[in-house]
Amino acid sequence: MDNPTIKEIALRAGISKSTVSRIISGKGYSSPEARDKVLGLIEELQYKPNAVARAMVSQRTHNIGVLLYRRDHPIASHPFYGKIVDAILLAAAGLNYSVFVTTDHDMSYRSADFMMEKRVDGLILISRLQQNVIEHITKFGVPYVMVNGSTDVDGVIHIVNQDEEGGRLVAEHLTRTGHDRIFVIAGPQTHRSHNLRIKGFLTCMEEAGIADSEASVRYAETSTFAEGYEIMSRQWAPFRAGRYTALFATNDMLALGAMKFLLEQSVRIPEQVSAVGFDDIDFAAMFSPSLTTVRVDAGEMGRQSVSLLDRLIRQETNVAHPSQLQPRLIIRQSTS
Amino acid sequence: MDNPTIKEIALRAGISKSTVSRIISGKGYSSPEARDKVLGLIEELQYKPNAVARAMVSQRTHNIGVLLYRRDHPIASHPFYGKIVDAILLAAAGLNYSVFVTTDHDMSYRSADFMMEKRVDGLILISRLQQNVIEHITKFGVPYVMVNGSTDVDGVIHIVNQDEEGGRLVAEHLTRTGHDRIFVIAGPQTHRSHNLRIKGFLTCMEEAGIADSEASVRYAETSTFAEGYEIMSRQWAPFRAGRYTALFATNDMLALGAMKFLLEQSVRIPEQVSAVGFDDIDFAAMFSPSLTTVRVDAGEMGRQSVSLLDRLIRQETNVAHPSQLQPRLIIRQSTS
DNA sequence: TCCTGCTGTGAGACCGTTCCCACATGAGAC
DNA sequence: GTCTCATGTGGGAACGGTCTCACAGCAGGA
Repeated sequence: MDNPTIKEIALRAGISKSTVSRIISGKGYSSPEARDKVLGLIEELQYKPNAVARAMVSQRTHNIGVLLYRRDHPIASHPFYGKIVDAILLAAAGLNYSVFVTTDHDMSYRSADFMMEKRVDGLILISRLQQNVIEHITKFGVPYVMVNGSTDVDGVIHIVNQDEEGGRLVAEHLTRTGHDRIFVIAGPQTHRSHNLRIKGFLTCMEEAGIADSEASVRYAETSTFAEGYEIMSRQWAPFRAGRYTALFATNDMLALGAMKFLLEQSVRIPEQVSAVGFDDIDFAAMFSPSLTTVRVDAGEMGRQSVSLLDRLIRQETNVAHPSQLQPRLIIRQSTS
Repeated sequence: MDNPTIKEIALRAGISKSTVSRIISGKGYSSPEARDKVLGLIEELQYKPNAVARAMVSQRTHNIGVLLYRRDHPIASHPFYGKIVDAILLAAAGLNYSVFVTTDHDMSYRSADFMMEKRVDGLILISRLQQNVIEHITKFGVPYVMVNGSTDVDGVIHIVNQDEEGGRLVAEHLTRTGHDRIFVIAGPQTHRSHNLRIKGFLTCMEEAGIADSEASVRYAETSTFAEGYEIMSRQWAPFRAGRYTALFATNDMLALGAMKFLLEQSVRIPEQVSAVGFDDIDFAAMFSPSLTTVRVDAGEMGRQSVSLLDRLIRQETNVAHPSQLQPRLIIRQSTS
């Protein structure tokens, strides 16, 4: 019933475990006869190398950990971060890594320590992260990369989108289609991406000579659908009065929440109000009307993070910092 | 730079590693002086027990694997399965398990073998799974539970929703609100849940004396948004002619896809057509109009799967098979 | 003939824990 | 004064692999 070991195979084949090990790993000399016998036994006994034992001696687990910090709500199922996780899973499997996924609400050391004990080869940190948690991780010398984070620790490999550029794309698109009275919902400014998206947008607006837009920015506490809905409902009066012809939110969830409120008030989108989001989560295309947005390549983020982490783990010397990802405007039904 | 070991601590404290081990594990005798010294060193050196070494001797890794098979598309970000995964992550952390997440498109042994090598303590299998993969896993004697699967292997612990009952709830709701010409989109019938949902629905309709509904069922190849949209577009002629007053799809994604097409044809929902889905994914409530649906408690599925697997791992003898989860009708804007 | 080098093999240390067992000390019971 | 028993400690095997090293046989060149 017990899983067969290398010793068991050696015993049955009448040779030493050294030879069996050599045959399995494929390095070193071995005779064809020994090889045949061992390979046959492996098949027969359904031998699987014990990764734990292997990790013990090689000091490499071939595991990586994904740490996802979210104060608000669950996370693997998050429409944007979930896609990153998916891409990580796929890319990691391709490089023969197994992936521990951890989500943490408390933003504590606990999950990090968990990973340290498991001796993961490396860590991928997603989203906002407390400064001290990063320092804590650094102390243990485990290689890590950050994805879409907010910290500016020097020398950290950090995969991000060109969010400022994305903000500009939105401003250009809206001004080009004749909008100058734009209502803006800005997600938490402590988060790098929300901050830069607004910055890029406002800068571009200013350059276009539409300066009073600053006054129309509402700052959200969270970046959720509910918050978007709520903010829009409180802002309904000026909207009804025709004060604004367009809406921009710094992520799709906020935008969709706001749109839902408008649709419930029988506002026609895009005829009366245009709407633009950011991220291009799956729902953006599914919503009715589908949402014009800026695509952030979550898949590429995931793939790059794994590939860079792998090179860090393998101690490659010249691991270049990745260039920021190029955002792309996706025009759909919600703007005209 | 290297991580300190128990040996290192023993050396510095001037005692044997046996004593250190005893102090750390808290079992066996130890003097207060030794304890103080060791605890101090643990703090000072930031000692973390090496889980790999511990797993080696204890034959327990405190890891569980989540295997997610999906032919179509990525999965952690799937609006329904992602929620299950989230709940698993949370529940597992509470019981001090780390979680390997694997998604597999090929439906091969590969991912399963991956887990066998890592010597996970147990496995959670989600969604459809090839019969032979299950047999493969069984051979290795690793405890596992299935969540929302389709296989009827005897004795397997299988956590599912009362899908047939859910189908009845939909039929009751629609007939009660005066609908008898209902168009039905049925997801892949190889999947247990889609099959039972339809069965419950049709049985209930028949009991209500509305027999011809069989003719209005369209079977989908996949259960995606795109498929729902596509099927509805091909069915547009009878709809426009007023042939149907309601729509039921066996999951939310299909329903939303179909709804989007209808909305694009300026069909008013629910005034002209009512729509009902199944699952209650987050997006169902966000869509405009929000979707009436049957809630499947994904969180509870995740929690139960971890709790049951834990008991299996700990070799508890009386692990009762779980009772099927109770579905709940959630009435929203899409029905009247 | 001796030396060198290639092929094939096995013994045993090692990775960082846990745990069993042996042993030492001192107190209390007889 | 010996015999328990509770308390505290250390030595060393074991977990399942990898890897270094020693060594044996045999070929070919000097």
